[in-house]
Amino acid sequence: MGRPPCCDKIGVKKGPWTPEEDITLVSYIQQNGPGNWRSVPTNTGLLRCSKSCRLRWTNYLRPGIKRGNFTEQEEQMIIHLQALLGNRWAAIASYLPQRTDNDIKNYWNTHLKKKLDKLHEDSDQETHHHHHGTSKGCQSSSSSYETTMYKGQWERRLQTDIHMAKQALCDALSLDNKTINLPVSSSATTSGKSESVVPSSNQSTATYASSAENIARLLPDWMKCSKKSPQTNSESIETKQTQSSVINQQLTSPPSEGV
DNA sequence: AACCACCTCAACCGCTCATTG
DNA sequence: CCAATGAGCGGTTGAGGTGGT
Repeated sequence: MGRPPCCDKIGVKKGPWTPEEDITLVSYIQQNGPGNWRSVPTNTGLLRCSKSCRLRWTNYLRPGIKRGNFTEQEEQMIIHLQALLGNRWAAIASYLPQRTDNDIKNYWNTHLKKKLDKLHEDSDQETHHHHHGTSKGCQSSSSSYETTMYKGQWERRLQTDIHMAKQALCDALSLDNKTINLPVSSSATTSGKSESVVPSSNQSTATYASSAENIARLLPDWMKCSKKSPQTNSESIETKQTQSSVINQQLTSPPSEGV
């Protein structure tokens, strides 16, 4: 509604974040919790717009983020969920708590899309003379999905798909226990309009450790020491123990996106 | 070693949705 | 109920990295 972009302000910095800015942002969020992004630049003195701060936090500094090296299971999950939900990356990301919507989106655009295109080309050639009645696992057919199926059928199908996605994720978790580092904060969704990521007092130390770890990971030369903090280790152990139940909850009662 | 083409991903932009007064 | 504002989402961009010639 005709609101000027917040980033049009003079003196607002753009481009890559510096380590100092990261630290400032993380320590502010440790004290105040995420949210009320509008006030973050003012209160921290960061020359960034609120959007930029939020994005930096959710996509990069937020605790529990796993970067790169998508597993086969994660890949399958993404493909499956994309077919199911379309390009609703935030919704998809809510099923992969360690991944950000941006990360998933990037991975889809750079890897999976090409991969699937190639697969479809191959299968098209093979099944060229067959009719394409069943929309089996076809990512581009989600719209025909909806238009050609009765609602009840579609919902039943969705339930089945969610169940399969759940299975796939559970498999992935059991295979990747060693590397997985789930967010400690209650909200697994990076986005989702119902975001309420205020850490409890018990969580805040773990949250801090994870954030520091994130920064340290980015800046190996800069913060090598804090990376080895024992807090981080115990946090990841705890996290591993609870991750399955967290995922189960999320999949059993999918986020508001539920179709 | 230098150049070029391609790839990746962090960050930005513009839009919509939600909330508030 | 409506307008203003804040927050979140998805598409897109471009700087930096990497591999090939």
